[in-house]
Amino acid sequence: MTALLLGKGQRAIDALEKEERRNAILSAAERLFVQHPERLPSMAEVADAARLAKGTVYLYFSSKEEMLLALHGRHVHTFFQAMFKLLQRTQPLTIDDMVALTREHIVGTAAFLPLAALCMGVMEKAVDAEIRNRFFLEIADLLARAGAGVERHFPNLPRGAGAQLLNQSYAQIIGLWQLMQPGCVPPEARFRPGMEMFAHSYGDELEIALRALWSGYLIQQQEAAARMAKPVAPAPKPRNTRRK
Amino acid sequence: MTALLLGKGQRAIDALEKEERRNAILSAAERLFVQHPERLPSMAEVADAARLAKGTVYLYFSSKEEMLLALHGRHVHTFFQAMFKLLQRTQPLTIDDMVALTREHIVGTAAFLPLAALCMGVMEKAVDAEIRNRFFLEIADLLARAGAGVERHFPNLPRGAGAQLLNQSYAQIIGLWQLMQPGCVPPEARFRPGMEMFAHSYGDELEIALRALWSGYLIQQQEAAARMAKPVAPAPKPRNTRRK
Amino acid sequence: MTALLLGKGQRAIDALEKEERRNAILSAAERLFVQHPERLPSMAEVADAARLAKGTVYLYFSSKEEMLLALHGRHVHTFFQAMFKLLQRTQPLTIDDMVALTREHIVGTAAFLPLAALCMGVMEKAVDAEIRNRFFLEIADLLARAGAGVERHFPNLPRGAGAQLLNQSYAQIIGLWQLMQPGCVPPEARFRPGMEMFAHSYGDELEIALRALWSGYLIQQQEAAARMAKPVAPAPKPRNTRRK
Amino acid sequence: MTALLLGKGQRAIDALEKEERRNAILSAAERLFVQHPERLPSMAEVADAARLAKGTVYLYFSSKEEMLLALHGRHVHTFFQAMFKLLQRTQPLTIDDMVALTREHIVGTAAFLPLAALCMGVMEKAVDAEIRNRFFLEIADLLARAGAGVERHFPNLPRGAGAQLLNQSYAQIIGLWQLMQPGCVPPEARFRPGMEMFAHSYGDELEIALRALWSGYLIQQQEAAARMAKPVAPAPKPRNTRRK
DNA sequence: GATGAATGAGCGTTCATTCAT
DNA sequence: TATGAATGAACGCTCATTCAT
Repeated sequence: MTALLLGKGQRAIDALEKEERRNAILSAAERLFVQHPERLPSMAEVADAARLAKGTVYLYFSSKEEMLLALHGRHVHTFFQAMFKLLQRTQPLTIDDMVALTREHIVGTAAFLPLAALCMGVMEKAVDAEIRNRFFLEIADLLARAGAGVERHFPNLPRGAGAQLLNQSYAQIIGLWQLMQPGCVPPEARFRPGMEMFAHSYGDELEIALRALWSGYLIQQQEAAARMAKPVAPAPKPRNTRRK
Repeated sequence: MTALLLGKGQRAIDALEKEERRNAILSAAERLFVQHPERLPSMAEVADAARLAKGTVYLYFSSKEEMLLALHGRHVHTFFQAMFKLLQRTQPLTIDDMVALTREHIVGTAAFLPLAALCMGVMEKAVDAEIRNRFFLEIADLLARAGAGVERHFPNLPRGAGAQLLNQSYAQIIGLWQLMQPGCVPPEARFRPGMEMFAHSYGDELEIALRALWSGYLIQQQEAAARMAKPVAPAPKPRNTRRK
Repeated sequence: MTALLLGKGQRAIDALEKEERRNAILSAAERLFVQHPERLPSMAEVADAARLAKGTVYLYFSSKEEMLLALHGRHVHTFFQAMFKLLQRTQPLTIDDMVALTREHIVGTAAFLPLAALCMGVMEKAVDAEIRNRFFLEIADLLARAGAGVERHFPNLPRGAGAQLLNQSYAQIIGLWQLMQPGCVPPEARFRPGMEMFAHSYGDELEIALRALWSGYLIQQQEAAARMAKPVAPAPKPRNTRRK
Repeated sequence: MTALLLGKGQRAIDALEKEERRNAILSAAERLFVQHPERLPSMAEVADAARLAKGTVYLYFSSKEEMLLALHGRHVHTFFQAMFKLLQRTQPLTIDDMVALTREHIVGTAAFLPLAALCMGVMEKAVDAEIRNRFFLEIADLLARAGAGVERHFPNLPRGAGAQLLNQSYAQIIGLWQLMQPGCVPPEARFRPGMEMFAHSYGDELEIALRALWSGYLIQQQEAAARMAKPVAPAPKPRNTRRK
């Protein structure tokens, strides 16, 4: 990324160099993880890939979990940066824009979803509470800002609904990936009779789900808004969506 | 489950007793996993918890992964049994029924979601291919049958859509759980300013998401069906759900 | 071997049936060992191969080691029976006869040498002392009788020399096999420059060695006898075999 | 060996210290193996004996088999060094010299033969092919060089015969040791009637055997050379060594 | 700051043997 | 006699982490 490439054995003195080295470690970890998404790389492998000694990695991250959390955080940041850029557009966004954003920055970032899957269950146990809190505060902040942007583009959304919708979308993205991740169902079994549902592509399936989620969510908010406007017939919780 | 409770050291002679012991081992593993959802219990711990010798566990499961896969399978089976029972009802089901079912059998089964999360990424790598295939075939079968049931209760769903919708719901269930799992955000941080979105309960948040997903999905299918009926104006991909 | 084939679950009541079953177990072990000469079969495998339960094997052999000792004993017995038959011949035996006997009954019995190799180092530790003594007494007896036979066929051999020569021959057979056993040097390496000596066949190499051993031994005995006859020039220990 | 004795916990920084530690581990393994020649020491025992942690041993040897192979290699090397020194002598060597060499460096190295016995059958299976090949190439090289030296000292030996004779000698050494190894026949049984042949000492018995093997081998080569010289009467394969 | 040798708790798995049935 | 479920000590190996250099 930077032009300053610190070689092995070279010391990172100032803050910039340190940041660079920190990022180099994360990139090494990501590279390894993309190669073998089914398992977390060992610290020795990460150090090797970063052309550093094992101990050096511990100068930048106080534990393996913290390093992985940082890597995940970098993914999330990158994604939100792209989203903020998109939200700055003047013409109104559509569901398709959100789907395209997801396709490009989440599905397209090979390590994003496998890491997210392993992260949540495994990682957070031993991470220092303060680090973890900072991580979540940051996410919450990003989510809140992005949510506000969404609310601008999709009217009828009350305050907070944008973030909620994004959260649910993210859940869909993660969850569906885990059900359909490559390697989960072996290729030769994928086309056996009865296994049709495992033969779909993740991207397509996700698109259908996100489209359903967003349109359903927006309609519900719209209806809720309508109920607010003329409280004469306060349509109760819709029991069955088949209308008429 | 059975009245025959095999005590420690008692031999499981016939098939029934063996099934019982197998289940006892799974229950022991589940108990441990509920206590520490962040990590998989070791085989030694499982054996201890089942009051058996380590070697005995290996008489029933040929590896740790296979045991965990069996436990996950038990969860899934139990859930689908409840779903089949519900689908047999004569009056049409509503989204609320599906939400309630989820609440009771997935959210209520403490080990279900943590295990599902760890399963997909960690477990299936080293499981014998035949075992894994059988597992997926079984899931596919359950899903297909349940999907067909859903299609009966929610008209306008073409063949296969029921299973797809269930799959996407399951993805939402899993994904959202991972984002909001207890312990992920420490309680004292949950109510800091900016963290509002983490203060919601998983069950409530899930309910909103599922409701949106189902209603959005059903509407889209309905519109698709409408387009089929009068193909004169083939409303293209709806670009933005805000209608009018 | 016998026509009486005891099936699984059938009981061996009289001594004959017991002997038959004992032999069936040994044969099963031998079969397995031939299939995988690099490792001793487990008791479970032996029991399976003999179509018996694990516990049953322990009715016939009080430990794994004892079973293997018995199998080795069976090999040795079979070999000596053939040797006794050969020694009964009236015309004098030659070194070639001994070589042929070895080729047929030791090299040709696939499990003989691998088992002998593993036996000596591993087996004898935990075998009951009385069993072990009986085994060695039996061997000693066979060896003494065969040695006496050899002395009849090869004059000039003093009492005891026949057994000694057989013992040394056996040592040569075992030792050479261990140096040259198949699989020891991988085939692709066998013909690299510098590895010529590993490319020979065991049978041929052994024949050369045995011929040298026997002729050298017989000559030395002859010379010793000559010295006895005319003690005038008591040729001392021959220092270098290059005569003149 | 070196004067630098690394204490427990001290770090082996440079190549020399590492070599020293590697040797210390091998020596620890050897010590244990001499104490219990009937079984291979466990890695935990070796580490303890070397006053190191288990993991440290794996820094120097990538598996148990590789470690044992290295120990055996050390034995072999030491032996060949002694042999090379002996072969440099100007006055011609005798069979006695070879016997004495064997006595001192093979019989006298308590772990040599038990390890050689276990090595061949057990160890080499799982060793990385490249490591194994290198091992055998080294042995082949040593053997070829030593064989050439033997040919210089014992004329009439054609090229390659020296290595062959050494190989056969080594086989006798190993094989006889396995038949007579201490502990094999319990002392109280050794002098029972009929067990005379087990009462001899290994060293003495080996001396007789080697003397026979070498003299027989040398005579055969001499005769072969003679046949080459005057091919008129091509004395066929000597059928029975009793001449006249 | 950087290194990498050393650590050691921990893990999954095997298998000879026992003994209730 | 025969069975095979149960046992549990033993084993080889991994890897996150520490700390002397």
